[in-house]
Amino acid sequence: MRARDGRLDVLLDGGRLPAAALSPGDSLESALARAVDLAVLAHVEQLETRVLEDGSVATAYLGLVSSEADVPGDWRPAAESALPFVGAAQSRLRAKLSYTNLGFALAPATFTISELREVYVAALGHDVSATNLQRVLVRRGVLERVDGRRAPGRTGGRPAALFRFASDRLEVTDEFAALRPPR
Amino acid sequence: MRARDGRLDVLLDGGRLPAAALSPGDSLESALARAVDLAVLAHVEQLETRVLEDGSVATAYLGLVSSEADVPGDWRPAAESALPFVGAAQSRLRAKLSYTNLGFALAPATFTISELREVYVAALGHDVSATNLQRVLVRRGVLERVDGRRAPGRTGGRPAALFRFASDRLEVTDEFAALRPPR
DNA sequence: TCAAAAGTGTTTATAATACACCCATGG
DNA sequence: CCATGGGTGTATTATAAACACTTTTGA
Repeated sequence: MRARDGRLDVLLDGGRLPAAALSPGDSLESALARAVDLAVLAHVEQLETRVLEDGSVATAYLGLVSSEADVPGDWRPAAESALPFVGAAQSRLRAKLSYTNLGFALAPATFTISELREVYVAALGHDVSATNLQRVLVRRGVLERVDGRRAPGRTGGRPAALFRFASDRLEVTDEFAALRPPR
Repeated sequence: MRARDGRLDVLLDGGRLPAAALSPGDSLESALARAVDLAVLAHVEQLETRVLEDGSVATAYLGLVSSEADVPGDWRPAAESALPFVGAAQSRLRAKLSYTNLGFALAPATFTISELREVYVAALGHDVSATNLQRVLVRRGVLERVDGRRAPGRTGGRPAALFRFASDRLEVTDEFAALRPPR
């Protein structure tokens, strides 16, 4: 999946989710590598295993692509997809965006807060305040300033500061307030 | 798994996790039902699918048993188990105890706050304040008072109020503070 | 000098933690 | 009447939301 142009997209292959059969002696990861180009995926995690209508067993993975990676293919709006697993992938993604640093997998390497906001809006499907997004993610140490600023467009405006994610591996950033271990 | 006597236990079957082969035309759930007695499980969820060392593919489930259900069998401390999936099960359980009502699956039908605290301590592996546990869970609407009180033991003490979980199906109770949809 | 876009300051709201203190019981 | 365990009141702290205001730019 990717979050771009205000929308969450799924990459299809012939109208279906990319898939590969698991050969004997094979690992799930190697089968996955046959189905998709792992190099473009900024994050991969296992989603769910289900017996499909035809009796076969499928293990689904959620793979995330940066909004700046120009991956060609049949990208379709996730919201309009009735394919199995897509709904589960969307829910998983939305939840993890809230309590982990998972945004790193959807955002460009460096970005302005406005750009990051667009990614979050696309993935979450609801409005997000740039002000509070910045405050929350910086407070949690998820975002770091990088040098330089993005020049404004033709319509003017103050140049925007650039940020990056402090880590590009999944980390839980919201240690749930309740029931936290004592210090 | 169950949380009892201050410990988190796994039910083993011949030193391994209970398992059943998936026959053709079978659903994962029916295979699961062959491996364990679903009736004693207050909650079941899929955990992870992995290719084992012998090349077979295994889909693991997390099943939770109430601390008052007296399920016979080879219960072993989860902390001491090096079996595959047990670590993942523990992490999943701990995380979900914090942001869902999952406690319902480990606790008795009705209980005092002290009893519930013991269940949480066993499952989380760290101390939990009874005062704050009560406040948080009641505030969130996870716990409800039920009539009656538990009489004190021989050593005295004020009779304890009884509670129950408001729901016995998994619900997310902590809509992560950050990035919540606007009202 | 105005509109646009970014960013900061400050207040308010909400939730959880800490801890002192009060309550009800058995011996 | 005191030890024990349960429960409440309340202050403090942490975190996020809201929003007014300031900054920096292009035209």
